[in-house]
Amino acid sequence: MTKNLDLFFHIAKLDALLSRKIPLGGLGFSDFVILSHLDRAEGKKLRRIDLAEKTGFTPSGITRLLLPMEKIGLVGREPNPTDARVSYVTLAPGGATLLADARERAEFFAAETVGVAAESDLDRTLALLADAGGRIAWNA
Amino acid sequence: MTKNLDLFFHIAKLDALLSRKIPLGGLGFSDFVILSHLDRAEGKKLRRIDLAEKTGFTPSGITRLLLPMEKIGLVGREPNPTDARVSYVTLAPGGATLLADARERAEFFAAETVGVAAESDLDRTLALLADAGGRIAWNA
DNA sequence: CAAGATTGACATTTCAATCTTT
DNA sequence: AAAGATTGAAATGTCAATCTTG
Repeated sequence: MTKNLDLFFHIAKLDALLSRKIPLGGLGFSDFVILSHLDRAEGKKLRRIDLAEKTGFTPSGITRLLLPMEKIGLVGREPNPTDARVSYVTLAPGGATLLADARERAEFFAAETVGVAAESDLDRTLALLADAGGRIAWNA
Repeated sequence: MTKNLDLFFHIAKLDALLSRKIPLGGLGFSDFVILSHLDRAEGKKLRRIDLAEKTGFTPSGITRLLLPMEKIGLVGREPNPTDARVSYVTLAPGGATLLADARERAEFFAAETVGVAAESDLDRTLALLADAGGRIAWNA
């Protein structure tokens, strides 16, 4: 079934294009993904390990991406009182502001590129991709 | 429409997972993509600029990716007699051999991860992604 | 020992500038 | 000038090892 591989190729191409072309007002695409996940999380915070699982990045990559974001006040750091191993990442006010602006631009861009598709097709696509992502072991 | 952005997030996550987890027998995912496109091309060769357009990489990235592949004999280089600006990338015998092996592994992996989806859903997904990719300006 | 997080070293890819040919 | 390709410099993210805490 060569269609399965075609799916992979399309994903690779779209990710490359998105990472370079999506207009976010000075925010990187990876940063945008991270802030978006934080914004959706309960309490606007997540463990670093959960952020890695949700985004597909490695824990190491999360640490590296967060470092400059923390430095410029987009995210904060909060310890866990009951388990000193974990440190939460919080959505800082500066991050929320930039995110709001970036999301507006991103929504506009998304409407131009995928907004023309039928909603039922989009639903099926989202379900298929979510399912595929769930079948790829994240760790190990 | 937040679903449009969800699509982007799923794409980013899947690309990250694929790049790290797809088993290709020692071949990198990007190399696999490149060899696959060459294999499908007429005459098993493509201009570098077309390879960039098909994969979503920048022309610069293509040059850099091809350099070690050329060195170990996966791809070859062929000038264009009528236009000295272009140089074709050819699928070399070594590349064809590695590709055949990698494709077998990739197909197996793909069957496990997306092979469970209904074919009609896969078709719609492919159409939607191809369409979206086509709406993102490649150059500029 | 396992889980979460980080670090050093390195691989990958982009950006902006440049070169050559049309 | 525009098109195709390449290069120096830098950003981005991985891998394997390590540290700390449970």
